[in-house]
Amino acid sequence: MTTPGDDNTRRAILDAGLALLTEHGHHALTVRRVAAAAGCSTIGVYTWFGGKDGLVDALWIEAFSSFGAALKRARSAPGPLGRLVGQARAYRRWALSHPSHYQLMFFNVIPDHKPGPDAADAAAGAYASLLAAIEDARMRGELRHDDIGTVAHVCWATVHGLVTLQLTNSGPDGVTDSDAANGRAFDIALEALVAGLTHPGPGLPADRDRSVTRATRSPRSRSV
Amino acid sequence: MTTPGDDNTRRAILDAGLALLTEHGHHALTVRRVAAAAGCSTIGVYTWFGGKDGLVDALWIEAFSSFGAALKRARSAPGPLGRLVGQARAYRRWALSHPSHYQLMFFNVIPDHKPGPDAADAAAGAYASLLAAIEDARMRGELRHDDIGTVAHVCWATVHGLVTLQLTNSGPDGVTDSDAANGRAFDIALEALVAGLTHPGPGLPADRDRSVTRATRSPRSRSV
DNA sequence: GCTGTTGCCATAACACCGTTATGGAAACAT
DNA sequence: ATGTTTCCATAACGGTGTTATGGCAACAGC
Repeated sequence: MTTPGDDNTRRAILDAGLALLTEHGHHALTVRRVAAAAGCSTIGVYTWFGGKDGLVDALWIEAFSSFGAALKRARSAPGPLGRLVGQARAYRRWALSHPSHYQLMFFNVIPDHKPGPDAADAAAGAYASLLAAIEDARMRGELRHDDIGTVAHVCWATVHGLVTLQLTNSGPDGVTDSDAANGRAFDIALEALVAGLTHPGPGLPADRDRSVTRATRSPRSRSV
Repeated sequence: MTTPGDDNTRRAILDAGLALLTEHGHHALTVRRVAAAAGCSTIGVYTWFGGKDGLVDALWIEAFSSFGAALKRARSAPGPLGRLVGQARAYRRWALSHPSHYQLMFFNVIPDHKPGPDAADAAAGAYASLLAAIEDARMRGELRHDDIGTVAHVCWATVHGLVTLQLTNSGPDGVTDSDAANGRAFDIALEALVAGLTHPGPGLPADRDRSVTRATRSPRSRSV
């Protein structure tokens, strides 16, 4: 039941999983296929990773560490919120060149998969880059808001939304299906975000009806 | 192989699917469970919907028509881009109260599911509401950009990103897991978006390295 | 040298999934 | 009465994640 000293089989399984994920997407990531590609029986996935979830966790960690490194490598763009803009572009570039990894990390694509502590650490590391860029902007007085956690949430959501629409090809035909259209939208969104976070706008009236009645249980709850 | 005049069985299957989806999420939506809940055998799903995909399509259409109706019902907020702000809030409210539907519509949660023509029409209807709100703002001269298609893309991506982060509970612990934090981020993002779309900001330098090298095939391609 | 323990893994099975071939039963037209 | 059409249950097929069984090799203690 343990995962003793490293072994070639473990590495072969991990590599096979990585190859299947990047080349054929997450629904090609089956225990039987991984085992066959790694040259062992399905039991290998269980001895070395405890099951499919453990393998997904390992892929998750590799993905987040590549992602986090790409963010840390990002060069600052000139201008206000320059570090933030540079990271946003690096974020998008990484996501579009690793679509299957991105889905694995953010789309809850493996039912009931919860990342373990190590995986959560890797994710927190990537998020720390974003927070540092925003703290940098706040110290320079470029930011209208003091709550850098919320600002980070906003920035992340904006970039994530644009990337997600492109990767899932959502929406009516012709809206999000061309690289050029997605690129234009990304530039305008990023520009609007920087403008909105640095310069005061007209402000917004309060929402008169904030109540959100959750009619259903969370879909992530265990199924019967 | 046809879907003849309406029948009680068809309605029972659709209702059972709807109940399973809203109460237990998309991975409880199995043909066997739906059939059992509807009081027939699995074959009923095939005679009336042609298979699981057909049933998902029917649920998809119902979801989009409820979603589109909610957007059309949205009241304008006062101020610039008032219709847009009202729709953004209605969008979020609907998504948070129909999380499983939202996942079904936008998260590609059923492998290889492609919405049929009717479903695409329903989605286009919802998108038309957004376009109308933006055209309205453009006619009033509230918009800095003329390309309302791209502006719609930007607005949609922003709201979709915020909603998606909340629904998937992505990110390191404590970032997107509280309703309050998500609400604050939504307000700030919306305000920044309105400010950025209506008032000129500092502008953005061009990205020096736009090339996005897609290292992998699309994950939506059929798996072996 | 023999024996016991431990680690690794293949075979085969289990329950579940979407799908379909077979065939039966009822309703209707001729 | 006969033939056709429509609807559906049973049982099966190949796929999925998972596990019980058991074998085989390496190492430890004596």
